[in-house]
Amino acid sequence: MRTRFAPSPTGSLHIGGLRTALFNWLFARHYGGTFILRIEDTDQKRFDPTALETLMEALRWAGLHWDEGPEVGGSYGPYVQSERLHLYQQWAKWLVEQDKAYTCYCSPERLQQVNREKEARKEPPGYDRHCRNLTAAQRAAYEAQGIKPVIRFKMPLDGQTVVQDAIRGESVFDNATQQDAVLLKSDGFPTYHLAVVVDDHFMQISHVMRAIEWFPSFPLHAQLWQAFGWDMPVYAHLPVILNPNGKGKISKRNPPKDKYGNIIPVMVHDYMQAGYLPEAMTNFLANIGWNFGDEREVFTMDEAIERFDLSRVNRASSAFPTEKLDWLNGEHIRRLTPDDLARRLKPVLENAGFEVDDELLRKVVPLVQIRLKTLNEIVDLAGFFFRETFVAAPPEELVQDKMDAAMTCRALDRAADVLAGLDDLSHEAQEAAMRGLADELGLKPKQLFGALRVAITGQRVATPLFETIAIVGKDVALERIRNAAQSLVVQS
RNA sequence: GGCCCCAUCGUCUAGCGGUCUAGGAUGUCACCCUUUCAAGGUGAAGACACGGGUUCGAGUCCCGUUGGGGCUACCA
Repeated sequence: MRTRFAPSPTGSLHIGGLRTALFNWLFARHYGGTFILRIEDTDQKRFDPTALETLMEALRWAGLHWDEGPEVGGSYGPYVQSERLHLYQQWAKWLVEQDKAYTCYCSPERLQQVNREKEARKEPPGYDRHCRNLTAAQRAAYEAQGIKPVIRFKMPLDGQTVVQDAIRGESVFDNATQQDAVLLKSDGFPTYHLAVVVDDHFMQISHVMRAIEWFPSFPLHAQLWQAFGWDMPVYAHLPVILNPNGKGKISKRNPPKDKYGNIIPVMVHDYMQAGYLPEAMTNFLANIGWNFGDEREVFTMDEAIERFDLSRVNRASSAFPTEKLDWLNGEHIRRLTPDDLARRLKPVLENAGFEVDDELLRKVVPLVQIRLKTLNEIVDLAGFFFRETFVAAPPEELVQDKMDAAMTCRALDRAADVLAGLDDLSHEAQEAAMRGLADELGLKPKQLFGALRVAITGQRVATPLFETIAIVGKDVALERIRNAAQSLVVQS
């Protein structure tokens, strides 16, 4: 089994592209086959020199390592189409010699004109096959004018093309509705149609899994395989991912928005930067259009590899279920070992401008693990641990429900005294002491603990109180509590 | 417009003729737990687009309608 992912390097990798890559990779891994990365850079107008590196970075991040392709090589290379031009030119020429393709000298202007006229007559647009039956003399005349021709395929004029898709079954197309597609452009570069068939053949691809956008050109490709006389691989057209509201396929040109109006990113790099785990991302993508087989939705890629096959791929396209990604990311964060989570959290904190002490981070991780949905959330939740100088909350934040500044001030003072007298900072010891104090002050634990949390962390939502105190240490905690109490005195 | 693809809770999905008074997940809501936020527990609301067939029997097969999507380049 040999599968390939064949993106064109025009920017960062699109989330839908990653899903296509994932399915190809999963399929190859399941059958112990080969996963190939091929770069389709045949559009000179959209060439972006940085795109290839970005694209490979996204694939590597997701763990989709390729067995053949750029950087790793392989015996069917080169794996970059712009380095295979002679092949396409050779086989395009062969088709012309076999009378299965022809040179076309029509200018873009004439093509436009033809379409305008067709539109006026309410006919479907398309090339009028003007050059399909040129005589040798006519061709020579065009050549003499120095016109660089394109090569077009001679699509059968009548009859039908029957195609087989592994997840959709049989489809029939009337050849009369098909076009004489351009195979080789006037700049000598192939179009997708030529390149994909030639490469899939010479790279001995056994299964072509691609997005369903390609389905309309399936009959063309089937005819091309036949014209070359090569054995066709198995084709499987994957459903597309639609916008979260189900309207239109997800794209960066029309950025989708969630129900709150926030833009939902579509590029893999956006998700990398937003603090999503690659294992959550691949798990998430595997659940769109494919089903694990039992009722499990949280699984590892090893588990997915074990079960992956085309029979459980959905035919219908699906909306992008963003809420599930957040949930899955939380699930995978919770499944990480604390050391692993610490390793991944460190760069996030550093990017936020903190200097990270590994020992401190190791202690903080257990406090945040069940609370994070994305890695980035640690900055707001527990960034205070790593700040050089403490940023106190505004005094009014200290005052809890049904309390006033004076009560809060007194409570904090007393709490400082209690804490000062504690040698044991275990959760149990602290809790017993502070509950006793709350009782004595006629406060609910919630009120006292809330005030203390704001005093010590500077925020209302933070890590659990006693564990946090144990980590920052008694001296620091006492100082913050007393300063907080002081701020309330100044205020009143 | 033309050609093609698709159709189960808001969303992702299970279902491959009887076990479906349609299962799971997410999201939403309620309650419990509770020092915040989470996590966890319990529960609730929530779907076979419609119309014809075929069949003893249809969410499951066929046809049509409707709806959605894709394509319609010397882009991929």
